[in-house]
Amino acid sequence: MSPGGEMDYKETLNLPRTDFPMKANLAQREPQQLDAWQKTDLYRRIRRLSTGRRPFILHDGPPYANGHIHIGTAMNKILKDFIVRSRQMAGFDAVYVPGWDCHGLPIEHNVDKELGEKKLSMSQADVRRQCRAYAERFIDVQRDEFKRLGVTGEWDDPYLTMAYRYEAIIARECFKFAVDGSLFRSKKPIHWCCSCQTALAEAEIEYADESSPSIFVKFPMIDDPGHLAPDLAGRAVSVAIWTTTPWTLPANLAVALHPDFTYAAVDTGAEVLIMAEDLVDGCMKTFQVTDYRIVARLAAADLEHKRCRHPLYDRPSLIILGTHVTLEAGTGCVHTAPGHGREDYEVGLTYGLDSYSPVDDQGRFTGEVPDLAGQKVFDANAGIIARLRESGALLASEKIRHSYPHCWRCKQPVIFRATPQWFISMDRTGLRRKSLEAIDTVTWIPSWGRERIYGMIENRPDWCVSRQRAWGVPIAVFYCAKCERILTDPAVMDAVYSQFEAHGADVWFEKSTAELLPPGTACPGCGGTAFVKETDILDVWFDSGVSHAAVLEAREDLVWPADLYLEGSDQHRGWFHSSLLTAVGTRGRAPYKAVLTHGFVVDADGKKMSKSLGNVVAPSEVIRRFGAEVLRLWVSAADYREDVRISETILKQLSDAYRRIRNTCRFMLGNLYDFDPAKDAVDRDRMMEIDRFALHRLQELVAKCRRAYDRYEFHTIHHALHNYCVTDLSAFYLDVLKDRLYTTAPADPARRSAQTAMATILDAVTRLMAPVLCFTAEEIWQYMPGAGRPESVHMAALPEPDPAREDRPLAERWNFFLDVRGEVTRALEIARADKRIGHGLDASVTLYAGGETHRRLAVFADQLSTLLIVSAATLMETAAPGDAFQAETVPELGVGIETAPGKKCARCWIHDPAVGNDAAHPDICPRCRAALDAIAASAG
RNA sequence: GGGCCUGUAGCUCAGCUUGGUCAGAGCGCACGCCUGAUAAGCGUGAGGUCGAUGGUUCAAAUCCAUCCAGGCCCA
Repeated sequence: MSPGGEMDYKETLNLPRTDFPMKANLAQREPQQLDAWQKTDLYRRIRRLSTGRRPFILHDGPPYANGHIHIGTAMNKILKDFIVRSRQMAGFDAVYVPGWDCHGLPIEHNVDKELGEKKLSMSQADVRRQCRAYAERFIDVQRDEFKRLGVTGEWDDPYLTMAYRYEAIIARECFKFAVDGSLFRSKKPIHWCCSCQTALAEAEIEYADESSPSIFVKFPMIDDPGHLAPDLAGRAVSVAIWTTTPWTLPANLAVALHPDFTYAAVDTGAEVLIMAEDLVDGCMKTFQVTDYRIVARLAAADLEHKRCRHPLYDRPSLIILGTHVTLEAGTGCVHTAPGHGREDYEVGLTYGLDSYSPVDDQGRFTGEVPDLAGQKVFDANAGIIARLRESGALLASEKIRHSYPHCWRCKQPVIFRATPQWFISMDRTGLRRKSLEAIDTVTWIPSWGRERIYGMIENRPDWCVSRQRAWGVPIAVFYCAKCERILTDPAVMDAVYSQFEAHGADVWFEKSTAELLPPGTACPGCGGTAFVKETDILDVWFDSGVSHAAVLEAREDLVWPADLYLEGSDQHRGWFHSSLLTAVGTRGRAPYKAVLTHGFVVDADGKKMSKSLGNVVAPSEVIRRFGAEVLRLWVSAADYREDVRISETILKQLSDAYRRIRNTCRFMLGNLYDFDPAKDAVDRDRMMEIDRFALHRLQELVAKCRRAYDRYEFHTIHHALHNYCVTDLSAFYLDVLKDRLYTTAPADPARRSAQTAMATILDAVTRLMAPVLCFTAEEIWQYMPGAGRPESVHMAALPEPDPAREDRPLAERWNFFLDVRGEVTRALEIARADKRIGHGLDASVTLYAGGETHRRLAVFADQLSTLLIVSAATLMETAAPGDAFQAETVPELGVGIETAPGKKCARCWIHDPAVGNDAAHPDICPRCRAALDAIAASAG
């Protein structure tokens, strides 16, 4: 023994030992972990392990195979991963098949940009090949990005909407709608570029200023409004309209009024004009009419269904009502040509008006308008205005500059033009009604999701499934050239779709009608033998909408319907919607049992992310700086049913939380270095009370987390777990345990009791965190003591709530003690501020307790100093002296703080008057002397 | 403009269904302690007119209305 031997005594302590690193180094370690899982084929082993278990199917909504993933995509996939992993660990066979949406305009658009002029000389099949290659490229990019997030699933065998088999199923599902009569052709106005002679999607439209005519035109009323206002009887009454597209007047079928506006009949002397009352003065100025008076006020509803005469042709124009009418410009009476305007079309539908559009592909009037036939529509404006002026129908004519849509490629102004489109009817086969019924068989989480989708399905128009594009699955039907009847012969069409399955949908474009149809095919309606092969492609929402058929139904390891769909709340209009319609339309049922929605990722101020605001957070950047684990923790901490904020502050906070959880586990690992559960574990009834209390608290944590996992409420788990680590473990249990763990003999039953509790806690906490902190849980798992555990935490089960660990009376006692402990720490803090003590072990505490408080504290009397981590503590029933601290939260309690008597034991640092009594060990206390003896005995 | 949703301490969340211990937790921050969890650990403390304004009520973060801010989807 060397003199002044504190160092020597330190050697006799059981201080924590572990190679588990304090610093996580996530950005480096995570990829290594992923490699290791890949090498050991963990995913497949989990699958094999789960054979025969009840399936739980979360069906993946396919992201679009374009560009890198963004933070919202990352959140969505991470949430799905939490669910898949937690359901798996809860005892299900949770197969997860990720997918990609591969067809559609954005990809075609980008390929167009890459190809430039070259595209013009390429066949549609060539363009489609380019698109396919483009999609494949980004599938690989995104797959790597998703895997890096720690998301598990069938990454080697995902579903792709452009897989041949999938394309065949799309065509087959579409055909089902043709067979049952839901699919029909009708005209609808779309953006049309006359110079490119192609339909344009919204994304292909650029807005630019353009100079247009601005004219006011009279529509003389045919039906005499005299009965509405006596002053009007027998007068020449006209409705005044305003338009900036005179060339659409030939297609005029109606004049729309707003149902809520008041309309004025204005006497200008020679005639009476009808317009919105609020706009009268402005219009009169434009018409250069100075002498006028309002002779009557009319409700829009009174004018509805009255007829005007078309200003150019001898046909009526119906007065209708529509809420799209505004008072911002014009007369409050809107010239309506259902074939040339989106709103005109919508309102026209409700009045049964035709989508009349006498304009051809090149933007020239057709023979339906003999006087203008062959003229380009923009060139026709001047002539039309001249004729209106001649006939006296023109009230005013000027020029205006306004924002007008142009073609993204040729920069020419575009027009709205009705062309034949394919629709799926919402009502012919009761699709709307059946879908609404199906909505109520689904669990919507949060519950308002039901209202949202219900309202949408209730009010939506027929589904326009036609797209005049190249990259997609064709609406693979033939219709009779003579009578337009769709060929619904199942045998004939099945043969076609089988070719899709073998060669992809490309065959539709590569082969002629004659090659695709067997010879002698005749129309069952009119006997015609000429058929038109439809070349429009399907809306991509149809592609992803039938994933329930192409994935859930087609794959052996999946089931129909899915247990759950999980996407952002925008998908009530998107995938949830299209999936519901296609499933109800063909199978009469919703394809999902439950639908869970999450909000959107917004910045620190709750604003949406946009490049122009510069507030975009890239997942790759978060991973690089904090690690995927922190990103996952971020997802777990937020209540994702609302919008989720992300910011530097938030990530920093989660980094701190991560470290706290990690270090708490590290401490427990460090104190289990010599513990083998098989040999050293202590039976629960022989464990110390505080250890049983810790297990009781663990039981509460497990119960709470299991409930939260079942409800997909991950933020509850995050808070509970973090709080448990911080408050229950670090601040109390583990702090109190240090003395026992370090100073007693290694095999002392008291120490083994603590280690048993810690091993139990660590095991449970690691399993609980595994679905969220998939990397860290695995890392801890590899350091945990004992054998017989599954090789990977992800092959293990979540901890089961264990009622045997529950001990309410014990918990009640200890919770009361914790209140007392809080009072003592306050008192100690005062003594510390007074410089009377530094470390708690410098202090001796006296608790002055009366009545009930004394009775409840008495059971702790012999362990007070240990639990308070002070050198001495005494419980007194006498009244507290005047200088004692008066407790606030516990009745009848005073706390006296004195400097601890005796010298500080060199080994355990507790002050004890007995230090010095032992001649052989003059620097240590009797308790430590006994420990040394025990160590010597077991060594000898 | 319409439909659905959100707004509690600097941050993440409880509490709101069933009005009255409802103003809470953890983090962060400030200050202090420890140096045998140490690029760790412990303690104490300060912080919110519950988005705003009206209303219902004996009583409202909690119910109602309006407004403001924000999000998604439409127009």
